[in-house]
Amino acid sequence: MKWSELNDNWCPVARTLSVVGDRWTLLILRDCFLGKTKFEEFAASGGMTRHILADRLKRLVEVGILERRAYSVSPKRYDYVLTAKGEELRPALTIMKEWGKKHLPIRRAALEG
Amino acid sequence: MKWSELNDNWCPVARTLSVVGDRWTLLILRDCFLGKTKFEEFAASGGMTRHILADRLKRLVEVGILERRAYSVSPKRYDYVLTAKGEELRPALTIMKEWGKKHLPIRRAALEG
DNA sequence: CCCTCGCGTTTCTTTCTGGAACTTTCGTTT
DNA sequence: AAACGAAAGTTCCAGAAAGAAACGCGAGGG
Repeated sequence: MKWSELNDNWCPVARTLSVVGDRWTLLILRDCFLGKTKFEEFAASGGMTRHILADRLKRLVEVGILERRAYSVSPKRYDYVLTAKGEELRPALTIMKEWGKKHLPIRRAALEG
Repeated sequence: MKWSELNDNWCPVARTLSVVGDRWTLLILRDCFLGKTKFEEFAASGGMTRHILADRLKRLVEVGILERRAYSVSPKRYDYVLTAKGEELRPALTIMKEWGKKHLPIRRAALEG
């Protein structure tokens, strides 16, 4: 099965993953939950390259997790805000955060005192 | 940043995703939560190709989410069972299941009567 | 002795990703 | 007014990863 065929899978988990199961998409959502909205903020977050970011944002908008909203007209500028649908994914990220804190401590020394 | 550098990221979500944020890994975990343990069961689940499956299982064992356990000696056979650490990811999958059921209904007709 | 099962591994081709520069549309500076 | 800079993408190319499908291999069975 191809990844792209997953959206019609019988399993709701698979369908969800067809939308957010991508390498970087959940990291974009994390940034959204941290309050970021602008392309340059996501880009500066140190994650993916710009064209991957653009692609993922487009897909998140298509599926209704984010909304692309003009926040300036004269220089046309858009930002991305979570919809209610997107907000409902926050608990999943929270679980991953707790799991990571518990099971994957940072190996480098003393970054967190 | 490369995906492989994510495991030392400051963010616990990013570290978790460096382990399970892969396209197919969460689908393998779903199968585990449904009680599957054997290579052929995962393979028959209709997801990834065999060499991707082999690779992901290896990584899940390395990181301690699954345990590779001999269930037969004379023909050497191994299966994969969740560890306690792996079990703790189940709530995240449950959330994704509920989210998928709510927001991504199957488009094909009448599969679920 | 050849077949099959379970569990992968190899090979080859196609698609995706990483990195970095480039574009476009304005607003600001000199 | 010409140059500069910021925001939000796009484009190009080399290299990495994924998909398809055949192959390997050790044990048991007919």
